[in-house]
Amino acid sequence: MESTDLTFRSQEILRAVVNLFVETGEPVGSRTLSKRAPIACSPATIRNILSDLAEAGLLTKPHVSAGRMPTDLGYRIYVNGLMGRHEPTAEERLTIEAGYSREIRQVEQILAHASRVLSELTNQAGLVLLPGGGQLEFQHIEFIRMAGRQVLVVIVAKSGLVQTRIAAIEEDLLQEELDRISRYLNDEFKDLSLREVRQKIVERMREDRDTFDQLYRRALELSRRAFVEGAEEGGETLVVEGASRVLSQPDFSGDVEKLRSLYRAFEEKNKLVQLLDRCLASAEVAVFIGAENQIEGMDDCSLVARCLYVGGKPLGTIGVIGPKRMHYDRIIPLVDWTADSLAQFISHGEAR
Amino acid sequence: MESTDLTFRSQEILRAVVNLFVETGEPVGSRTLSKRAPIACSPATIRNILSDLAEAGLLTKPHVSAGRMPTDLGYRIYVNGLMGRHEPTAEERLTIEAGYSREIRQVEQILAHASRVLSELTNQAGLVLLPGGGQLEFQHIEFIRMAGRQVLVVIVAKSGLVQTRIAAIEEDLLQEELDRISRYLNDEFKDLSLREVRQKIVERMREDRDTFDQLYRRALELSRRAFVEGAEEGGETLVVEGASRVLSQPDFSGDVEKLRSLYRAFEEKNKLVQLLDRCLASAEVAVFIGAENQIEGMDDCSLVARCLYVGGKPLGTIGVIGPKRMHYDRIIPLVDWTADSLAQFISHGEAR
DNA sequence: GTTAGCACTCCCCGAGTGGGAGTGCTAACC
DNA sequence: GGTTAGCACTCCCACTCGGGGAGTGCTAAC
Repeated sequence: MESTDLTFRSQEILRAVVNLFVETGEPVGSRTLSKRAPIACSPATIRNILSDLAEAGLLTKPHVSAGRMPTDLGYRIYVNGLMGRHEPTAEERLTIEAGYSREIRQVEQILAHASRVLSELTNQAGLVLLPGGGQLEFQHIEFIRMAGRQVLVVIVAKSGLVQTRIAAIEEDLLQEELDRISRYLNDEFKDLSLREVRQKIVERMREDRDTFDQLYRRALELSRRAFVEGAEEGGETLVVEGASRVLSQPDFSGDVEKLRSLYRAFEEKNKLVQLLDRCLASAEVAVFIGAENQIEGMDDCSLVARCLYVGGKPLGTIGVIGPKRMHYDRIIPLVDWTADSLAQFISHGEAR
Repeated sequence: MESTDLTFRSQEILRAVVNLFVETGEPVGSRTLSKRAPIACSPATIRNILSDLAEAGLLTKPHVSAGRMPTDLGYRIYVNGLMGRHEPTAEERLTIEAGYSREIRQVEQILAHASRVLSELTNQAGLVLLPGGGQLEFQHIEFIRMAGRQVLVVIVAKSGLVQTRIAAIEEDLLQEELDRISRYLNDEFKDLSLREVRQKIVERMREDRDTFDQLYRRALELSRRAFVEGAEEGGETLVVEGASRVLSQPDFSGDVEKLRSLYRAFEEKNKLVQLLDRCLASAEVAVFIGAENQIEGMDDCSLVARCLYVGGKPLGTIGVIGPKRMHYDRIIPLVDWTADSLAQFISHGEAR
């Protein structure tokens, strides 16, 4: 279904319905439409068109004698081609940028702050996804010897993300040995992604099972502990900011079950992570409307998200989630602009 | 007000009221009481006693012709002396312990998992507070040189907590120099708490403002960047698990505002952190009932928490938060037992 | 193709009502 | 004197009923 299938007037009316419905939250009728929208025909004509749009699956009504409201498809057509883009106001831009001027911080904090601001400006929940697992590019590894045959592993990714974990080792190694190992690995894993690092380790372990080189063997074993173990569980970080704002949205009042599913999704994360991962493919804003997000119980919510590319590499995803009835025309440009501005800020090296 | 001010029968009845109310959520009347509780007197007598308890401020009723429900004070008396302790069942213990048998992880993950299990078993939200800031004991610091005059600082606390931050430096230092500095600092800060470390740095900087020792000056400057800057913002980590479970509690249905405040408290954290910090003083379960928690809008919620002491040092706090109407007799022993068992597990060195 | 008119549908809201649960008081009882 | 039965009274709640209103869909005229 494309919006081009519709006559100009149908488009006008669909746009007006969505706009009005998003604003008021009430099903809109032909009468309201003829009064509050710039449409040059009578309620009766509008009714005919509304009826057509409903037949095409773009509008529904909650009951026979009620006004119309958009379906998921209706929103989709609206978002794809009918809505105007309301670019963020100067004030909004300032609010977003205000977060940058703080002292230098780590990527995750910059993004988290951005999502907090997004949540504030949109009155929805803000999301940040930091890719973990394989997506990251290796930059540096360091081992720190601790008591009790434990080694603190610090892995730094090119994006500036830092992962730490504690690994147990069988034989007690001196810090010097650890340093030699990390020097070796830093050299070895240069410019690889963590996924490639992992593959490389597994390969090497298979190939050189019987090597007698102590250092090499220890390095392999230690890097296995550091990279492979526990890595399959993702490592992506999903941060949700301002979830409480969604609570007060009138759309959910009286429907605790809807809310519950939303919050459960926030907690379980994996579903949302999957969804957000899909945004990694492109640097465009992705919009999932209602049931499009494929998360059960969340068919009343929409997600607007965009991946942040810095230096050609995806750094993370920021976005906003809230009731389907949201101001797409304002929120989409806002997320868009925020991502752009963040990417620019980060790539200018003020922070990393 | 002590429970000893009450006659034996009053105590019996108060206990019965709380038990029944916690179970059903409905105000309990004299009739129900005489039927469903082991009390050897008629509804009329019970009514008299209920009236006394109400006068003493332990019970209220939502309206004139309704049954009684406990006030905060009523719950307090109940918790302090009247309730029986229902120790966790074998099954519950197994569920809790099941989390330990996984591969070794960092403290925060062990605690987070415990709180997830607590949330599951109690159907409330689980909380973990990891002390940050000054409370931690210094164990190790390490600097890792990164591109663009930035240094990754890794601070390891005795408890096993790892903090990383990125500091910018004016002059580019070689990794060797950084290593020398960290060796020096590791020696210098041995056995201090982070708060003491911070104080020490500030003092030294004042005293030795004009030193000419390069290494020393750089070490001071770098450690200021590492410890002092940005440290005032707490650094405590609060993790809330299973917040969505509270949503479906019937106590809040229809009262979105209450829910909103609760969730806002989860997000803002500082209020909750303050509250949980109070638990650090002792190794006993702390219970904050209703308005006792002093958080506005959360006077319908109770918090049960206990600090985890390992080796005489507080390692963190775990707890449970939910509607005031909760099974204190089951939840308090559960939190208690979980904390004990966790502390034991951690101190046995299986993880740190 | 557009519009006015009109019958019809269905929600929503407020008023009215009866039942039920529970209290508090009084008076009798042990 | 504490305990109990009886009873009037209060108040909530769930249900029903009916009118008003918003909106539709159809038809017929423009």
